[in-house]
Amino acid sequence: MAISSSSNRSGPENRRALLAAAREVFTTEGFSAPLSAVARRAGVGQGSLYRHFPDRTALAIEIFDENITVLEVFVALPGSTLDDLLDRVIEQALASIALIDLVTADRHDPRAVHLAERLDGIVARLLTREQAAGRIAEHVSTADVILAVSMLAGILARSDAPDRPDVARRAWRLFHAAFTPR
Amino acid sequence: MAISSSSNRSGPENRRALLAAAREVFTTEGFSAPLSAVARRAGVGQGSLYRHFPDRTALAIEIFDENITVLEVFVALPGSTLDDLLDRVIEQALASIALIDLVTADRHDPRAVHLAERLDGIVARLLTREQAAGRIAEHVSTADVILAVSMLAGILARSDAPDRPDVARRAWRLFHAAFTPR
Amino acid sequence: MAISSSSNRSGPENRRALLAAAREVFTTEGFSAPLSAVARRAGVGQGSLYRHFPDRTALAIEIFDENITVLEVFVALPGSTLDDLLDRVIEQALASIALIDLVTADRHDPRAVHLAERLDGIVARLLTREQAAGRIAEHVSTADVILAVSMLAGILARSDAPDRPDVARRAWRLFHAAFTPR
Amino acid sequence: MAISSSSNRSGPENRRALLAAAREVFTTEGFSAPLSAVARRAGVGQGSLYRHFPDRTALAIEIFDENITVLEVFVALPGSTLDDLLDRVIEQALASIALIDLVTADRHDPRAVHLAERLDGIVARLLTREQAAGRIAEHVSTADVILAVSMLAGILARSDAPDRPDVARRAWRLFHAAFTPR
DNA sequence: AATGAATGAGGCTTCATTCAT
DNA sequence: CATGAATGAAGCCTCATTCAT
Repeated sequence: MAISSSSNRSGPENRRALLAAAREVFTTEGFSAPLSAVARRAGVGQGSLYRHFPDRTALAIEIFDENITVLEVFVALPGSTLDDLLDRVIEQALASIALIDLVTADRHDPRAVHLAERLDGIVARLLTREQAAGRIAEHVSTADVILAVSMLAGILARSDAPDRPDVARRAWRLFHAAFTPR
Repeated sequence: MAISSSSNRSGPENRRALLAAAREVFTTEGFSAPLSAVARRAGVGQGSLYRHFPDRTALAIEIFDENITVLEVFVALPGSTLDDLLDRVIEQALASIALIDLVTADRHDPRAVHLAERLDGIVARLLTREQAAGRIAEHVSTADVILAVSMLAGILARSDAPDRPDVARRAWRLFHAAFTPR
Repeated sequence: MAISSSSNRSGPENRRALLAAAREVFTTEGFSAPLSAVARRAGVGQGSLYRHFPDRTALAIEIFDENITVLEVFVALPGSTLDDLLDRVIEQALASIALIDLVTADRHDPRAVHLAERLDGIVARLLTREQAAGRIAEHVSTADVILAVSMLAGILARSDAPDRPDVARRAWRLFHAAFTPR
Repeated sequence: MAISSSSNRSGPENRRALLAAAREVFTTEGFSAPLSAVARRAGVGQGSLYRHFPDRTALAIEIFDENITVLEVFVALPGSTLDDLLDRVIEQALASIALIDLVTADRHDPRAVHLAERLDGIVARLLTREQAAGRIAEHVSTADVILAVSMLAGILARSDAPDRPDVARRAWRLFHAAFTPR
């Protein structure tokens, strides 16, 4: 939370500091916040930022990569459900709101495509499991769920912090109603 | 001696030209396009733009105001339904995607609040009518519908143009499933 | 010579001030001097510089254009000779040394090509006249003279100011010996 | 445990690698290429580059020193002529054009002065020999020849690669005409 | 000594905004 | 009132140079 004190961190340390700073800055000021603010917050020179992340997208991708990894770990657990996934998305959206901007802004970057595919995999696995258990209607497709997740993340991204829990709960109920078998 | 070059339109004329130009520019180049582009497209000096619209938000509000008015006119028709509303939102989103950015960016501007209230009114009226007819489940609230509309507009705003019809259809089906009485 | 005092010049005035400043700055500090120095010297904001000259080349072309125009006026006089041309080139090279860098750096810019053609025309006219008078050997071609002019301008550009008159005289004698009929 | 990665060359080895890399980089990308590119190409750390060559000029001087040495070896041969010298200059200029930039840019560095003196010696020796044989006019001075060599190198440096042979030939003929006794 | 990351000054460019005409 | 040029503050990015390991 505190701005890292200035000098003499090592390479990997700086990298981590930059990622953390980017999460915070993007969360606080949006994805189009100046990169210099990220560097400043990380307590690192502008040059170092550019060494580690040659452009804004590189930073974005890396952050989202970490998020996806968390989801993958989670979906590997046998008991995890779509509800859990939505919970995680909500958590992540709260933690680093601007990531959705980021991934949608760079939708065509090849590096982003890879992340999208990983997300697909996660959803597909969960969905199969849920449908087998009869908890999700058969007609629901992976694309439907991805769409729901995207919409949820998007709306959270543009809600005010105090409203988010309420928004999340309400949206969650809505999707639930849409996906549950009749 | 009067040269009839492009200039010398009157006040209200310039105002209209600027609004039309802003719609086009924001649609084409996104909501963060330079205001100079708007003035250029309107064939109007920068100064005039600032006289009519002191900041970017003023322009945004005005545009969205026009959109809301269209919706109000429409909802005044006796036979109009929520489905129709979604259709209109989809249409508008397709026509000028960047407006969603705009309204979400300026969420707190007092001028925007007023627009939000008008939207609330529209939805409330429709919802009452639909629930009376038994087409929408009783437990659905105005806030739920507003949320759906927001999510729909948001997701369309960040989809690629060619994907939008498909995305819209899929989302529409999802909300339908969520709102229909069992 | 003095740095223009700051505010409130009109469009064409600023344009002229920028060109003059560019001549001086390029002469003093070379063609790769910061453009901000040109703006500062002209007493003009950076933005204005960019409005008038969207890139370094635009500035360069304009300056060289003025130079070529001087040569064209001069060659139109009936009595003008190749010697006179060399004199003018020396004068110009002394006055704004870095222009050679500039034109050679942007050799392929279409805007520069046009200038090169005008220079060709000037030399061709002079050469014809001189050969008719028997003052230049028949085997000398336009390309030879252009080459000589280029080499002369180039060497002057990279000589120290105090050495230039001597260098110019020496080079001039050399080309004379090469071009005179035996 | 010693990893035999690319690193760990000895001092003199690094020095040679850096010189070779500098030649290549300056030739390919011009004399103002980033020094980091030189270090990278040499497979050497930035720090090592700075240890061996404290600034860009040091690198330049060293490279040109090697070139001059080649010329000295060559002029020591009894049969070598001014024509041969021009040939060599052309060769060198073709091989590493940017060196001319370099030497003219640092004209005043005391280290460069020394090189200039060596070049003087080379030319003087050749000139004496040629004039004794009656192949060069008596009135031609060392300074004249140096001037010619400089102009030749300069013009080659700023010609496009495909044009260079032609430019060289034409310039060569020009100087020949100027220097040959009548 | 060699390495390669860190630094930070400085150049380039783009707008939002102002203001003389 | 309209115009459009002028302004200057930022943001972006690139190195030359330093320095801990």
